[in-house]
Amino acid sequence: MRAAKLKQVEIARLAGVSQATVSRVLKGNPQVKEELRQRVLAVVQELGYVPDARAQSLRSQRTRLIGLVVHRAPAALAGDPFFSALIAAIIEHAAKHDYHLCVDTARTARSQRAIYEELLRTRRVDGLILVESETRDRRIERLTSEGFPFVLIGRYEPEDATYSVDNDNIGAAHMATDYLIRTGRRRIAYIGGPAGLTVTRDRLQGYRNALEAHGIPYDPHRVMFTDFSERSAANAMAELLSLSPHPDAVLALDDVIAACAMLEAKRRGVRIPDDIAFVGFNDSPLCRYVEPELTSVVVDIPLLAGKATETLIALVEGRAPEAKRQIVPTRLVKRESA
Amino acid sequence: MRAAKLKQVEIARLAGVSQATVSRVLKGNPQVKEELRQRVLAVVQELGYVPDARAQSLRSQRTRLIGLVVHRAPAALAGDPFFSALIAAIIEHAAKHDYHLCVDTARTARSQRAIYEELLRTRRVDGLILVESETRDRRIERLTSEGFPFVLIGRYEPEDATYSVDNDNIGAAHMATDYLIRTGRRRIAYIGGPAGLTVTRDRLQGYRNALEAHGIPYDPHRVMFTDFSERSAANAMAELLSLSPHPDAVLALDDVIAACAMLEAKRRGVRIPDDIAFVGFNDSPLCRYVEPELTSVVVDIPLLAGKATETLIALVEGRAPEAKRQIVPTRLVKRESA
DNA sequence: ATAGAGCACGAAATCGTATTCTGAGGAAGT
DNA sequence: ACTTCCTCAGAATACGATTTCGTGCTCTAT
Repeated sequence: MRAAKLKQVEIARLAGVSQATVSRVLKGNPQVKEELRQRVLAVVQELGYVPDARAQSLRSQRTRLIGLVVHRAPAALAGDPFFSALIAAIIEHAAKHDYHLCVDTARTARSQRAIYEELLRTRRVDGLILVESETRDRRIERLTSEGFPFVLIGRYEPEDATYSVDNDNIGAAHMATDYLIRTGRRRIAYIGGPAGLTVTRDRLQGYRNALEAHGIPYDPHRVMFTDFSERSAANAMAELLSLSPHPDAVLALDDVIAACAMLEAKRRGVRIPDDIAFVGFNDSPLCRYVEPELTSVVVDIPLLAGKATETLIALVEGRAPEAKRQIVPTRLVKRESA
Repeated sequence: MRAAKLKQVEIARLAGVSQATVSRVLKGNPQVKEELRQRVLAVVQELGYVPDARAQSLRSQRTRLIGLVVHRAPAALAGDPFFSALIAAIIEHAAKHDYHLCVDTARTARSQRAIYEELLRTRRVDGLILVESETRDRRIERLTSEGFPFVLIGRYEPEDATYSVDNDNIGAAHMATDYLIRTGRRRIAYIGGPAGLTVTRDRLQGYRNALEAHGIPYDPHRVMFTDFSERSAANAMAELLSLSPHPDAVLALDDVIAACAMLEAKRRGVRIPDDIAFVGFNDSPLCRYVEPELTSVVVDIPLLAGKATETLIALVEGRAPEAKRQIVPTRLVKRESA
């Protein structure tokens, strides 16, 4: 059945040295004479020995595993290009430091706690990357108080002493809204995700700031929230179109929501961008597949993921991260929808 | 700093029992009197003790981690709805058995080997789910010969004694091609992924079978391969359109490729579905965002992922899986593009 | 020649849990 | 009353690597 597992002590016996020496050679400890080193390496090569990660984890108190917890139901995750991009980029960066990625989803509040316990308290992972946190998330205090290494993506509270990597959501939404205003739109709507998410709030704030800067009154009827499902995005759009006059532009929290909203608008015979303009977020490949092509705010996901990963690994390894809060620049890619 | 780590031996001391008893209580070993059990549980509750997964892994020789290795460059993964759906579904199923998911990408052949060594030989994961394997993949023999638990998605070789979960790619492609033929298409093209992938080959086979069944000659000029990049899909489409007469239908390996090809076709002024029909695979949300909406073969990804996960965990835990080869049914969702 | 320093290595402790081994105590059977 | 059996829990060990400690040995300086 399963091949007999090779242990250091066997390598040691075959090389005629002690197990400690084998370990030293493999760890690159310079306190080993060249001759012995060669002898050990020869046996290691010959037998294809690889150290057992489980034993290393216990001994070193490090699993070399970082966790990513996504607060979404699998269904809401399924078609989302943001997460595949994020996951791919994190894996890539983690691999450079010889870390692996453990991904978990947590749909309910209860399972969030469970996953948090499971991953963290059990020391199953060395650190955590959290995305889409809610504005008041008690877990964050707890992570902090336990001194557990973690990095937030897309959430920032001035009072926290946490590390975070951010899009400047407020600024980006401001910029996008400003663009809509300067292209003549006045009745601009906003479709966010769940109301509790920091991203939803921050982009709403940026949207409001832009309106205010142009002296356009803020109308709460033009603000909608979704649960990231297609249906809720379509419903939000339907509701916006039932206003009279209906909005002449929509700023959506992400490209998927924008695409669903556009679909609903087209279904109801509204012309895009003539009657209504759309702007999304993330500049996912999706933007070029929809018709008209979707104008979107580019969020540099690889960069975002890279900074988050580097910061987390620095924390795990006790080095000083680059900065407490890092901002990734954004820019608007103009296409046909706005 | 980091909260002092609680050990079983401390719980034992506080409860006035031995460490072994604490372990027994936590493992649900019935050989413990109710009184002691309660006393131990009280202390565990009180202090919020959670066992250390690293020590458990070493002792039990199980990490409760399953690996998913994706053979794609991060860029090609970034926007792909198939993988986010797959990952989400695997996580969901694994969680039911108290397993977690470790995801890795492997772009080059060299890094594939490296990841394979890293995850498997080090016993970092208990088992592996492999997707998009190449038809002749030497790693598979090696996994088999080492007796390591693994499950293949979308690859099946009659001679292997491996476990696999499959879409019946040949049948599905046959069905989709048949549909195109019966709606009057005769010059049907096929755009696959990399030529070495089993999925690419199997669907090509199904496509050829359908042509043959209808007595339509097979024309290799109408068969294209891509590397999953948008550019290569667009190039493939451009090349197909340069044929004269150009194809009147395209069967694409997945929805993303189909969407890119449609985009290129529209860019060149070809009307869909009048001049050319399109069929994709996966029925991703994307299908409804493109215009015209994309006809696609539904692959039940949650079911696929569920069967793969259950099979793998059964193998890991030494139970007999349901079957060596499991087939997930597919069906065609007709929309506007064909 | 000898003390002191430094090097290279082996022996042994350690990481935290699961399990086997062992023994104390009690119940049951003759 | 004595053996036998069973139950329960503590002691000891194993999992496989890393690291501390200690010890010969070599090398240098006096």
